[in-house]
Amino acid sequence: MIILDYKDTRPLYEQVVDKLQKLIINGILEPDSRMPSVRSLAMELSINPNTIQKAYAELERTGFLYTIKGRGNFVTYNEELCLLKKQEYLEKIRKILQEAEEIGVSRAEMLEELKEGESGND
Amino acid sequence: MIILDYKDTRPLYEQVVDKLQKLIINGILEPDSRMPSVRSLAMELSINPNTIQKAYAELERTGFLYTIKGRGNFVTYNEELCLLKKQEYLEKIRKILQEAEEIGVSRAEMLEELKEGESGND
DNA sequence: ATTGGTGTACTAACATACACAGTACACATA
DNA sequence: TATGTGTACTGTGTATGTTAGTACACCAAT
Repeated sequence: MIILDYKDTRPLYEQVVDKLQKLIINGILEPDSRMPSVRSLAMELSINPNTIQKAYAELERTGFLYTIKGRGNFVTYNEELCLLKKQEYLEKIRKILQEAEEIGVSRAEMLEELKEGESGND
Repeated sequence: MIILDYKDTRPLYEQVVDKLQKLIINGILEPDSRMPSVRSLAMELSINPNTIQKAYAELERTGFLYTIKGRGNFVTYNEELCLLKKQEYLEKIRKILQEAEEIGVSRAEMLEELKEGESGND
């Protein structure tokens, strides 16, 4: 379900959050479906249950999961949430473009990056 | 010369590195000109000299400064270095665009960010 | 009611990173 | 010699991330 990258400098729980978020947003984890239990996912990833717990708590806080005590964690697919998430990314992009411009990267060069990654999407 | 942002979550020395880098790349700090001493810049920013030392060491490691013991730190303007830095940023941009695409942000939306920041540059 | 799986809360320990404080020393220059 | 420079080092404190272990409340199946 998830592969952790130990070369990544970010904390493990953050990686878990990001990857699960992506799976939820893309509908791979379907709305109202049950997530693996804290203990089982921890086992699967060979990390501590506390770390998964932290990730789940964060996902619940941000609205991607809801919890029923004694039963498990479940997926909350939320259209508005996805839009919000998109906005966050657009904001990030705006920021990095701004940074790049300040050290003299031209708009044309940036545009190249956009075109390179093209994949006939909409 | 520099203003620190204490709301920024990044470490202070990293902020110092980034801002000085920018000043060097943009030629505001001229090649071979002398940087403020570790102690004086620390005083100016009201932070510990060790923190400035760490920033200077990093800038020397990456080639933006050179040091003469007993005399001070001096600016190394290097054309190739700037290109390298630009490449780093383009790589960052590529990565974030990739991330955004994975959660369903369209190329068109990304393009908007590019246009918004337009400023008649080259 | 008991059992087993669930989420949750808590403490303790450890490692790392960041920042500060203070000291010391070698070097260059006036 | 005196001053200002970079550099190195030892502490200290704080915050964060991760693991370990324990405990408890809840739910469902038996």
